[in-house]
Amino acid sequence: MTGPEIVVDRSSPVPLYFQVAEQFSAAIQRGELAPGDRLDSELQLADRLGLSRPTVRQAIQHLVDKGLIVRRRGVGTQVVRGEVRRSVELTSLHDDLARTGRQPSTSVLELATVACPAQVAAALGVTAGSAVQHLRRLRFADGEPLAVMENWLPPDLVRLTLDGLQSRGLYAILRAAGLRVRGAQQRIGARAATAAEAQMLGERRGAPLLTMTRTAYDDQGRYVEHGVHIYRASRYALEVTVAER
Amino acid sequence: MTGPEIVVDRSSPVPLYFQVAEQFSAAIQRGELAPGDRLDSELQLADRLGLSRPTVRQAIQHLVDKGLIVRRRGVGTQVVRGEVRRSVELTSLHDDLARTGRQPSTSVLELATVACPAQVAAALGVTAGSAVQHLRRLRFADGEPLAVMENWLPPDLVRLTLDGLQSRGLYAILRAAGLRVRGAQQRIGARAATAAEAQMLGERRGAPLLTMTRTAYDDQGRYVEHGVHIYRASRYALEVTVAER
DNA sequence: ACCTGCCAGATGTCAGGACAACACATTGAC
DNA sequence: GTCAATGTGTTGTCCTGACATCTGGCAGGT
Repeated sequence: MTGPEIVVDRSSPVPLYFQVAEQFSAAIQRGELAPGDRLDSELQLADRLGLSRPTVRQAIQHLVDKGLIVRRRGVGTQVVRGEVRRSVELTSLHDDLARTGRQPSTSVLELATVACPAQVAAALGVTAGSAVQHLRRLRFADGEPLAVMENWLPPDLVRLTLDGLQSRGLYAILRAAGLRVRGAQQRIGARAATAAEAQMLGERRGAPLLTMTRTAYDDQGRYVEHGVHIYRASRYALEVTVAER
Repeated sequence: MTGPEIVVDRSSPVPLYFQVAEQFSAAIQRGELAPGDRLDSELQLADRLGLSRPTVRQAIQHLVDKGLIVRRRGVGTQVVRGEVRRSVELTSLHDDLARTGRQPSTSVLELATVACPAQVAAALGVTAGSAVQHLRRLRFADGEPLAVMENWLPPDLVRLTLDGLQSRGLYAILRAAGLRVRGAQQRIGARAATAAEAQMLGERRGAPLLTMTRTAYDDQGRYVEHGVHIYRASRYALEVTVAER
């Protein structure tokens, strides 16, 4: 029970705990650490890696939060049984598709500054009727229509361009503008397609659609984006992993 | 900027960091700490509460994970703007409804030990055809049908009774049996109702349904439950909050 | 054979200190 | 007036050390 070979580079700017977490994560994905396997104890790991116990603990906590491993007091730490699936976390649809090998593309239907609707104003924390950027996109995967997305953003946060939206996706633009999205509240539901939606998405009227409304905040606690997304239920599902502390 | 009054009880078995986190959380929910407000610095808090900085940090981290507050290096800690919504986390539908003031009830359609279907076997990590407990329930909220849930559990983990399922809910039974559910992988989608489903749920055939398949694991990393849930989209939606570390 | 108490080993909690990295405001030079 | 350098305060990371609490196995007595 010595576990995978893990080396830390103290000259790297990457935090030590993160280096350790990444290498354990990789070992689990590679199957080197099989489901049910026990990890070395925190003290053993600290000794072997030349790190302190708090640092090792921080690394392990990171993996627990990701749902990869489980801790039991008095017993030890084990790899979660069953295959590992990665959740969407805070990635955009663009990144999500690219990761699963599908070709994303986007058609921007609308991009303008408008008066903020009351419902959006409440979510974004601005006064109704104030100016906000409004955005409506039809998203494709491998050339097939997949989703209609409508987004509202406060003005002056970032300058959206048609070009950038088509090639990079909204979240990449936000990141490039120095905005760090830290979290979001999401509401996921379903409803039947209207005639207009059905035509855009290539479904029949009344076809089931997966809906998600999301309000995302950045590292200043500001709400930076409110989105209403509609996915073809026949082509898309959301994956979420939940882990308690 | 002294913040809410927070007192810690060192004689309590509740961890200090948890006491602090709970009281901050309560102050935010009460509105005593308004969105955008800054918290005292970690050092000030540690000094005021008579705690060490790591303990205060742990408390704050807990709130960041819950999506209540946001930290910025070099600047400080702020309450997230916008109203706070709590996510479902790992609660059962039973608890979820009770919390929002709706009366849950359950009709158990099936409760038996069966040979494990191949698809479920893969999720639970058992061999196909082996004995598993199978469970099918129709759930109501305030007397109206809301969802059909089908669950599979490994045998010998817990003894399910009709009585317990109707009065307490599955997750309460698991907890009472000493099983500590720590995390789950969920897949959320939508599809149209079949004729049989529509009749059970009081919807029309083809009506949109919200679907969720969930595989939950306990603190030993064992998969303890696999569920396929079907909700009336007209009456139910899932809420999820995501927060990055 | 069974039960009880003890013990080793593991994670959980907490303290106190140190330095690094970063953001922002202020000050100073040009 | 503008811009760069500096200083202050904050969170991020990492260390050492200690004790608490829980689990599971073992030894011993019944």
